[in-house]
Amino acid sequence: MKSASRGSTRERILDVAQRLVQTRGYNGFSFHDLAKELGIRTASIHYHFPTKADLGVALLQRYRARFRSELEGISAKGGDPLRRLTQFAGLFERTFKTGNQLCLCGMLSAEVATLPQEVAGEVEHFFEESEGWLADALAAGKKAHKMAFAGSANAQARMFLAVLEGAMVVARGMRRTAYFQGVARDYLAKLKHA
Amino acid sequence: MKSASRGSTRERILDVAQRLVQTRGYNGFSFHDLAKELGIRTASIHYHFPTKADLGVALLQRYRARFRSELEGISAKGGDPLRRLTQFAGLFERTFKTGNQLCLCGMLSAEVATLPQEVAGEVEHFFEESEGWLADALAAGKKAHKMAFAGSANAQARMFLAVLEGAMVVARGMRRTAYFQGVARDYLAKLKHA
DNA sequence: GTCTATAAGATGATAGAC
DNA sequence: GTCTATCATCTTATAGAC
Repeated sequence: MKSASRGSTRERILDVAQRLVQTRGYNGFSFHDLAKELGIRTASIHYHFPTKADLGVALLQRYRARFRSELEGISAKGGDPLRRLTQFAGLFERTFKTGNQLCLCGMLSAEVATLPQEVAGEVEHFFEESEGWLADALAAGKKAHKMAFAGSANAQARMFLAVLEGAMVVARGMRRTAYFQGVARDYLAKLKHA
Repeated sequence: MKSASRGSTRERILDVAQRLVQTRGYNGFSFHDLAKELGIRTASIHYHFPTKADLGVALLQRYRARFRSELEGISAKGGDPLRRLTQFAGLFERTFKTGNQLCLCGMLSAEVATLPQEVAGEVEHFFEESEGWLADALAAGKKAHKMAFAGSANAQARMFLAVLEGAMVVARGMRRTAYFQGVARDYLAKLKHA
């Protein structure tokens, strides 16, 4: 039984495509790769997604909707701000632990010069939303004296995002799986005790 | 006059290849792209580099040698540790300011699953050397009470490297050129005043 | 050292049968 | 909705002339 054998064909295509983008990049996989893994023909993939750009856009839209939903879930639980940030980092940690996968948008960001314009726009929105959500949590934490940092909540949100994305990239390049977790935890610890 | 018209053909090939990897990725350019920009034929490129893997290895060896030389230059000037770190960040800033280029190894790190094993090994060494150099500067700065941070110099070096690599990735994805500089400066300021 | 010519395979995509 | 068949183009690479 294949790893992505649940759901509609359309969803299964997106499942495999997402994993391949996160491991090999947008330019690192082909319709043939998808077809082979799914046990179908490339023509069937073109039925669901006429072009690779269509597939890319659909992938990003699903990913962003899911990510937004996860952030809403974290916010809804109403834990303290530091816990919310820890859970945000946990999303990235879970991804990296799954076969050293990068954040989908971190990977696409690197390749942005080669992407269809629509896909690049989705990547941009992902980071804007993430930065906004992080800034809210950081501002709340600072106001409640649960965390301390110099400068604006927005500046700190940008730093946190850079730390998480960068830690994934370097951890992968160094082939040191524990690297990501170490950096993420150090950052959160510093935020608490600063 | 082409942008890379100085030096031997071999060097000019490497110049163009490096820029293309840093902007489009290893899987985002072809021998045809190189040939077109250089005004030669793909067969001529194969004369200098029989395979793309050979080109990749040569590119990384040159890049690492140059980077090591720059780090030695910074160390040789013997400024205080914080200044050394600022200059390290300056190397990355200069790269990003040149057409939003990523760190060569940051880009290749994302694509590591698709790279020839030899190239992946070079990427790994790049990060190991960088981490070591940064840890030395951080340890010296802490000892001299010029900077303050919790935990080991190695942990802090990993964090700094993640910040720089991640800031490049996010800045590119958000198409916000100032993002990188902001994050890098905030990090250095915090190191000083912590 | 660079060229022309060429080739095998990969890639993105379409037409039309079932 | 999936298939076979086919396509033009791109990509990496080689042989041999100049």
